[in-house]
Amino acid sequence: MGKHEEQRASLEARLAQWVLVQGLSKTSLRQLAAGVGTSDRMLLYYFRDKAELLEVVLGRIAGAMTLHLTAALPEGQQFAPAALYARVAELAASAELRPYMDRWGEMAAAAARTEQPFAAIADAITQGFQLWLESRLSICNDAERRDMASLLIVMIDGGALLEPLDGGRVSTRARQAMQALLETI
Amino acid sequence: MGKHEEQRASLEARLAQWVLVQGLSKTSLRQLAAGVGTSDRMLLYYFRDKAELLEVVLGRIAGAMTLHLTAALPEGQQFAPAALYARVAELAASAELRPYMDRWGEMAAAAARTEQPFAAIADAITQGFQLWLESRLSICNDAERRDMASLLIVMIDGGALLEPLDGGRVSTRARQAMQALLETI
DNA sequence: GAGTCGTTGTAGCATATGCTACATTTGTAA
DNA sequence: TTACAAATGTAGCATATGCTACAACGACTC
Repeated sequence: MGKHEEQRASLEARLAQWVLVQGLSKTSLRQLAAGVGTSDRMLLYYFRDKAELLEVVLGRIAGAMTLHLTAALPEGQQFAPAALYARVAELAASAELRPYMDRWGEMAAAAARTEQPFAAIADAITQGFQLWLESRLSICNDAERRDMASLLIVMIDGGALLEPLDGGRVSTRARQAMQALLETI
Repeated sequence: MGKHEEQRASLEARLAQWVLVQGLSKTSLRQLAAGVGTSDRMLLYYFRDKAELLEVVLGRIAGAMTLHLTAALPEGQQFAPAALYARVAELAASAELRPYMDRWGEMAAAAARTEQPFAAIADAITQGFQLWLESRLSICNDAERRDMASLLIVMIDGGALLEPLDGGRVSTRARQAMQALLETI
């Protein structure tokens, strides 16, 4: 890796950390530059434009999130829906993963407004999460497994999205009801 | 109602219609003004500032949405969770209510980013929807009814929010799974 | 040492945004 | 008709944003 690539990689890492902590609302080039101690001019030296920068940085964040998830629930183990939901919901609420969920909520939100380049990234992450869940569900029927994985996505992501509303009461109650419901299967 | 109030009411209605169709991404004062055939100057003549304008306009939209919902499912009738979910999910997908759900998704999204004044409005709407659902659920136990209403909110809103992702496949599958799950109660 | 190429700073452009100051028109009451 | 207030237009400010032109600096080769 040449010096240029090294520098850029370092920049990417610092930007990812900054965005993970600060959120997607402070992502003007000048704000990002100040956050990682450089200038907007340099950001556009290392990245073609802002879209490419965000694409790379959000990709990094998504990758790190997948690593965390997979570290907690390695591939190979399979769970009943109630168990998988409990594990993932607990994970999503943990201090370690909370920032990632928050960012994810913001991204899905931005994607809903069809802001570029969020839509494409959110799409990729969603499909990745779908597969991740499917491969950990102990359901034989393919269609049922797909549907259940999607249900879990909506519950987990929806819960994360609605978390800020009503002081978190709605998503807490929903989680309880979902848990109870899944345990009846 | 004086002439001024009339004019303002008309403005509000036109703005609400415009925002309902165009979405929350085109809400600069100049864009709004062009959309309803006036000037940004006049918007600030009838509204203190942009925040007040959005508050009023989004409130109107929320009110209209509640009217639609209540027209379809009048107060007094009560349903089992599966039936209520089916009815509301069908409604939310209907051509009539789709724009409202889209706007609601955008609002929740904006609220997640703690953009003002979206958070407060989204909060109010959420609590209203919670009560609306509770009063239509045929569940005796209060806590269970609350939890189930919140679960439905997360499923319906979460589904609406994730609707744009993966071409709508995720939310469709989730809806099927949820329907099947609720029918086992 | 001169020149070259990769890197960085400075300054700025063009556009958009919320909002305001001031002037002008319009309606209305005397 | 005149006088006054309400309503509307014009122009602009201050700031923010993505991005670019140009110059300066630095290391390295010849």
